Amino acid sequence: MIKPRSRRGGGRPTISDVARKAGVGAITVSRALREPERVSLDLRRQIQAAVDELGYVPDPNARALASARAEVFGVLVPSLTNNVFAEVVRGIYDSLSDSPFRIQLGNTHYSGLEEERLLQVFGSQRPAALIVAGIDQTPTSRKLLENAGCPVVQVMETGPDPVDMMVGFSHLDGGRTATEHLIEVGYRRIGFIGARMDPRSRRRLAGYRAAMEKAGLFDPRLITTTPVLSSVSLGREMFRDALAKMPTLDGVFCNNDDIALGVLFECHRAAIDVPKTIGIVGFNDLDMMQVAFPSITSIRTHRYEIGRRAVAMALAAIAGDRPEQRIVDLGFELKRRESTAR
Amino acid sequence: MIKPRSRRGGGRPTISDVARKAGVGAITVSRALREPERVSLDLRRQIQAAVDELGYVPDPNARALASARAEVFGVLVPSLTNNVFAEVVRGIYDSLSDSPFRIQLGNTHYSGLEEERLLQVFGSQRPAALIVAGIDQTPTSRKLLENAGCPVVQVMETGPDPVDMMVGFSHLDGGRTATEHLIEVGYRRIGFIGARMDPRSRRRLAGYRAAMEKAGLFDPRLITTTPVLSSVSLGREMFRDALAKMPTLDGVFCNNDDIALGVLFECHRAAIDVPKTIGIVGFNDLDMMQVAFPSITSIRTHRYEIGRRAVAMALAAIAGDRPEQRIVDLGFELKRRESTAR
DNA sequence: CAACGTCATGGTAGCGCTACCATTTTCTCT
DNA sequence: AGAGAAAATGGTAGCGCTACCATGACGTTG
Repeated sequence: MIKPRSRRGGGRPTISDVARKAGVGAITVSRALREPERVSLDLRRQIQAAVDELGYVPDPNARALASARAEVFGVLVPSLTNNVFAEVVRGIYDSLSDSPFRIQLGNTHYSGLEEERLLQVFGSQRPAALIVAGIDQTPTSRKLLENAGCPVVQVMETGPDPVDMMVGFSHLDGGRTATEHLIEVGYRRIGFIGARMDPRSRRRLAGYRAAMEKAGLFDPRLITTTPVLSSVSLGREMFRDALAKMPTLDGVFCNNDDIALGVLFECHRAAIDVPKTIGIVGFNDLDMMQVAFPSITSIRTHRYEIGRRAVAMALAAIAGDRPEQRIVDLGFELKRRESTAR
Repeated sequence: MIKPRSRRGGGRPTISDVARKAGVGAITVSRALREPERVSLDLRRQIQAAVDELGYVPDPNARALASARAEVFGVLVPSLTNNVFAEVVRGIYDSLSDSPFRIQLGNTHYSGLEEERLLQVFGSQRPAALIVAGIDQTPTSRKLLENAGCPVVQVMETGPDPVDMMVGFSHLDGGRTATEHLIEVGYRRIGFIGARMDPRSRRRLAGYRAAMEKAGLFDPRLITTTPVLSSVSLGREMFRDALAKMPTLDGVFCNNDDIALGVLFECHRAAIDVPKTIGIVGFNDLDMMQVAFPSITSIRTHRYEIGRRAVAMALAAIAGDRPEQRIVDLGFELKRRESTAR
């Protein structure tokens, strides 16, 4: 059973309890905890003993109020179930697990309005840093970020005009590379299948289009998109639609790996030979791509590393030495596999 | 003398700025924001106008300090990339998005020690509620939860002895049901393949074992497990191991869907007929299970609903009416598909 | 050796908000 | 109409911590 805590105070030890026990001033305890090198070894030991004995844990709320700065990283992503962002978030968590910083994670559901609301909420906490996915913030969001008074890192993409810092890669180049690969190995009627057409997906599509046009292969009827959230089953359906619309299709570049997997399964089901009849390229290179049969060609992106790098840059900025390179392009890698091995 | 705008405060409007502008006392503003029904409509309107004009956003840190209670839900999960927890977390986020509560998400990495550390950190914030995955907390963690002074919901599993409240289902029954299904449709040499053998996986294994023993089919050599984190590629490898160890295998119950997918792909690759030669059952029923070819039989679990229910119960407890039913079993569902359609 | 830094420590005054009363106003009753 | 209850509002005093300065004890310098 949970026992209710007394209205105020709550009975847990405070910094002055520790100070009293250690026979020092409260401020010295505060310093011993935050900047130990400024307190003599003797006192430090005494204080540590008192802390241990009382089981003292600093109150982050009081700390934040007094110092006008919370030890919190605000992180905004458009989806929590999308593997891609989950990896970025994991990189962020792993990088911060040994630091005093907590993480405040927000889910924008791909909505600019929700992003604004969350930035407002997060900003009110005076976070130590903000990490946001994407570079297409609304003007309001952008202003909120600029006025946040803390380091800001935009992740997943690179672009010309960072609010502060950026870590990511070019989705346009990714889309182009994927498409060029299909063209290079001999596919001609190459479709684009994309779900949840967020700005990143649109840039991949732009890369696809550029490659197709350059090769003189572009045909708008080859493009199948939907704003619906991506999933494997959706990939299957969209591929059927695409094929119905354009029966001569001989390859597809998929928005992401979920879609690609759906396409592969549908090919199995319809006894369409991959890669002979249809070539498939995915995007992100999830673990299962190399295990699938046939294994699926994909653009490997460095999600985990993006998370880590974003934190590293933010921490550097907090520590006062803002990285020289404010835009970090981590690139991507084309993984050629059986699904395009013609 | 006139107080200059302090640099500590950062210059954003405070509750007394609003109070002054609206011509009321600070406490009335506070009330108008938190319990509007206790303030007359007139003042409410005046205050709202002042809030809007100044762009006032309450400082959650000051609020938490003064009220000894932060508007934060602490959420502890063992993994951020595992789809299963991602769904639970999504349910939690969606349920709280319209409430004033923020979410503090912690990743324990399946480590009891890390869980203790995070509970300590979270507890220091005086959260409004705690939601933790699993029922196998260490004694220390359990004590921390009991003394948290807030509602606690254990999710994903049900068990006999809740700290406070519970929402989940029986993994043992799930494992048993999956195995009984394989037996019922005629498989006999049914293997168990399990990665990352956490307590929930172990209970699924226990269910498998119970079913196998009851049918007189149990053989310890049919079991293949590893503590390594689950993935599709690992599923493939483990299936190869299992098959090498036990070539007469005619079915597998997989720890989870990732493993099952790996098994399916390996069957394709090795030209093993599914379901004729080998039957496959997964666990969790991810979207892709029904799309796979052949579609994969799985135990559907209600992850999103678990998250929603946990929040609903916690909110009820916060509001004062603690649910009568402290243990909620959301059950599971066997989805029969082609992979076991003998 | 006076003058001046530097280091280690402590006191004071809030940070922005709300709990806890006190006070005033309005609404019931008899 | 007057007493008492209830509703509406406000004042005060912190919540637990840290920024800012003050203090005293040392060293260092010319």
